[in-house]
Amino acid sequence: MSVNDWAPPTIREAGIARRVAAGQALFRRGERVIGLYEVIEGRFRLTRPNVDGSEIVLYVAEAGETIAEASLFSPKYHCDAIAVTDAMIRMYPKGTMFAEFQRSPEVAKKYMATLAGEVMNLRTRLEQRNIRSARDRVRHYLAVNAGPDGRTVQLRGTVKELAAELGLTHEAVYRVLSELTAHGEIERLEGSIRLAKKPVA
Amino acid sequence: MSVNDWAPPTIREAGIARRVAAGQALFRRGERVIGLYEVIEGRFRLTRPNVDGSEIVLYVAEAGETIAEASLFSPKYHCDAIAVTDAMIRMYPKGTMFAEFQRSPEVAKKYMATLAGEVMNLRTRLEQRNIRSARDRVRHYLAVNAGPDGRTVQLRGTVKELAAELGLTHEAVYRVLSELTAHGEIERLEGSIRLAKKPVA
DNA sequence: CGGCGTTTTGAGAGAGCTCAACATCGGTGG
DNA sequence: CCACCGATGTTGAGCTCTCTCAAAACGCCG
Repeated sequence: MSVNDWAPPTIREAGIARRVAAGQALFRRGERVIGLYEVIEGRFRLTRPNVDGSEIVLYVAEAGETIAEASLFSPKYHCDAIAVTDAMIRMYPKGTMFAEFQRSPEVAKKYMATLAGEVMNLRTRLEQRNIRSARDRVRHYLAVNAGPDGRTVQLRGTVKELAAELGLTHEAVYRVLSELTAHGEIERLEGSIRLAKKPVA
Repeated sequence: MSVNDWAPPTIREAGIARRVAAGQALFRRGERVIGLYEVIEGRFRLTRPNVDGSEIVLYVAEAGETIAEASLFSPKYHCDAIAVTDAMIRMYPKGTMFAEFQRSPEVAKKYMATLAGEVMNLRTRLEQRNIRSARDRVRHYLAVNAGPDGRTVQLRGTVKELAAELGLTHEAVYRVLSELTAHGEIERLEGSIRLAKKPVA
């Protein structure tokens, strides 16, 4: 859900970059919402205090993601955003965004489409987590993320990152990949995986 | 993400109810998008064919949910929607919706807010699935879903349904609930659960 | 009363996690 | 140029936890 997908120059240029040191808060619950944040570098955890004072982690945002979309429609933030690592963000002021939405229904529509796409994406990832078997979960991931040819999956990062996205340990993913390769179901290429055309008997 | 949360009477009244028998398709990939669907009754699975001809399940929609939000912004559906059970849906024509968004930026904004809220909700549920321990996953659910008093969680259905939402077997959830009750962490009431005020030593 | 779904507890097995060891690769600095 | 270091990649072995299968109590509704 990158800002570049929908934001016109007007909004992009209004973005204000800022560094946040590990452990520092980007914003805290109850503060007035000033805008939408895009994580450029590093990682943030969005949390709420628990009854017992402990921290409930609502979400962990990685580089490339946006946070506080929902807060845009609320006067105050409803959670804390704490930098897990040294980080850099870009903030897009709420006022500029809404002014732009008002001025151009096209931009508003694009942003809506981005949000709707993210909903779809998240639903699919959640569905994937219902699959318990590591092998089938990897298979589902590969099937869902196959490119236009229907059988080449571009790997977006390391296998460790893939494992994190799948909610599995990296060891489990390595094992499944070896197994599928040995079985002829997939072929591992440089930075991508190719699926066999036919079901393997 | 109920339609009633954001849709004005204009849109709601444009909704067209329709029954779909189990196994029947509500729409298929490649068909022209006619609108947004709300599942009133029953269950649908959204799927795509796999390379080998098998079915990739992208999502299973229950009563109360909407489907094809992202398709609203696309000329054609990109997946199949098949009724898992006998079902009833309401279809809100795309044209009516966009006309309304155009006419009233307020409505558009409300729908955006709904989508953004759904994104937040899904992210939190995904985060929850990263918790492997059944006990901690239930704890996280309770903490996140505590009401305004911070310690009463209204259960929306049966414990079995809760288990499904948590991605655990109902047995596991029952066991965790007994355990937490025995340990004094929670108290089970009629249709709700109350959390202990203090951390249990 | 009888049937059905939920709730509850028990026992066992399997699958993934944990811990561990080692290979590999790229970058860094002496 | 090479030694060193850290991160990724890879494979092995054991253990824990949840799933699976089973059985029974309970409540609700026809």
